[in-house]
Amino acid sequence: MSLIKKDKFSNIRDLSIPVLALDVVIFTIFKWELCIITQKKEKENWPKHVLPGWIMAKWFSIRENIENLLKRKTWIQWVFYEQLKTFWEVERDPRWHVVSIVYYALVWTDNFLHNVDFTQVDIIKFDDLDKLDFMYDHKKIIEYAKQRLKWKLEYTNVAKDMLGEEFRISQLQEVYEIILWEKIDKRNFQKKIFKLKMVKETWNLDKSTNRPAKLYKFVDKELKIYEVL
Amino acid sequence: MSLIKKDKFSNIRDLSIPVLALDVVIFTIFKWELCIITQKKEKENWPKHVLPGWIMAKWFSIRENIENLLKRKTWIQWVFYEQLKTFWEVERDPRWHVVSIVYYALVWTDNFLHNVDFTQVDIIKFDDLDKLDFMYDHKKIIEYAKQRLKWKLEYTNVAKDMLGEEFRISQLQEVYEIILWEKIDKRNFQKKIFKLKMVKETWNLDKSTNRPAKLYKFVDKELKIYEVL
DNA sequence: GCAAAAGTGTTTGGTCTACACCCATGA
DNA sequence: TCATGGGTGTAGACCAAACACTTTTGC
Repeated sequence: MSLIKKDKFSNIRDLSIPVLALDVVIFTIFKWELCIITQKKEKENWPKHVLPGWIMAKWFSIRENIENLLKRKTWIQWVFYEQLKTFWEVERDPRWHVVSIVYYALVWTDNFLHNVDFTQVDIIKFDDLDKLDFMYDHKKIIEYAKQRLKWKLEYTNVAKDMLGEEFRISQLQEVYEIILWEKIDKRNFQKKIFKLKMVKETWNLDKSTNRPAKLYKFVDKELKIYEVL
Repeated sequence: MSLIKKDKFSNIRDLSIPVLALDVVIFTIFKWELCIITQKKEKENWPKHVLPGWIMAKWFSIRENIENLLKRKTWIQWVFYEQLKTFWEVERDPRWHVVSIVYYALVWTDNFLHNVDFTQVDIIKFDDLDKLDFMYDHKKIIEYAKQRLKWKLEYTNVAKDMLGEEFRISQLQEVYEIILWEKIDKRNFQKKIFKLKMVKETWNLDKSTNRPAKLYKFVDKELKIYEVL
């Protein structure tokens, strides 16, 4: 969207069809909070946020478009991503009719923290959304994505993409508590997760806490349906 | 997609961006079967089916685009519709890179049967899908839409759009049985629906069956979440 | 020995399932 | 009077929610 200045797209607004863009809502859990990765912008000396996005390149696959976008705008690799929705209201951008295909992505924070260039990219807390200024309808899009993320947690193993390979059950529970924004009973949570056979033991122990904890990993690497809640 | 012959789009394939199309999967229940409305095509003297669709017009809202599309291609009005997914694999159309924003729609058969021009439009049974020839990836899209429809039935009141204003509980149950493709226990179904307060009595009776049946209507006109199954 | 997080069972109430008979009407 | 679909209740199995104390380790 903001990349429209590139030469090859300079005549784009004169076309008889709308402009097609790709935007991504990237979620991660950072310091016990649900966060979103945005691009920094300035407009009239005032900080603005935008979702990472660009004008879609023709003849490139989704995978290439998204992975290039993420790599070049945020230095992030190894993410889970899934289509969220296409936003195409006429009035979303006052200048042109921009149709945005929006994806949401999940990253395990440790996978990108050391790569990110924080002069270009911001990590913002989801709870600060209302305090920040977003361009276009991006705030609405983020709220929509959060809703989808909640649903996905409730009936799939999508949490796998917000954790490392091995994790304590209590860490898995934290992911649920942070995103669903509610306290969950420890015993009932474990019973549920084990009964679903969503995770399996690794026989390794995490000794970083006081009493060492068993480490688990997900049975499936791929997204799979589980009736969690 | 097939409308590309129109003059105003004649140069569209030379653009640096993909072509943007709108397609709709229209479901209806016709003669106790789940059906889909397609456009008739012929290719090399062989009947082909296509989803109703066209190249998206710039500066028109979703509502205008969809409602005009439906009206002009299928003579259908008064439908429920919701965005399904955007399909944008490079190889979906061998000629151009076409990005299709696909919606699914539900119609109560009585609302359109007398309007339709069957020389242009076909009503096909979902169960015949594998026997028929579709252009592009439209068969895959229909299967995806069917899956979404099932989920929606299971956790919303979306069935309202496949029935008239007032209906017998057994008719509602039929909608569920046809789409979910399973037999449901009459007593358990009624208990569930009533407990959810999804429908309310109208105090009218349907005397067209042997023993007159109570008629109900939906409490909400709008789509609302209900944990039906 | 104390602080911190791990680990573990039981009871209770609610929900889901399976199942069969009588009723009101039109033909 | 019979065929058709309408209307209704219960028992048993299973699942979800609420709830608190003991264990292991590092400091």
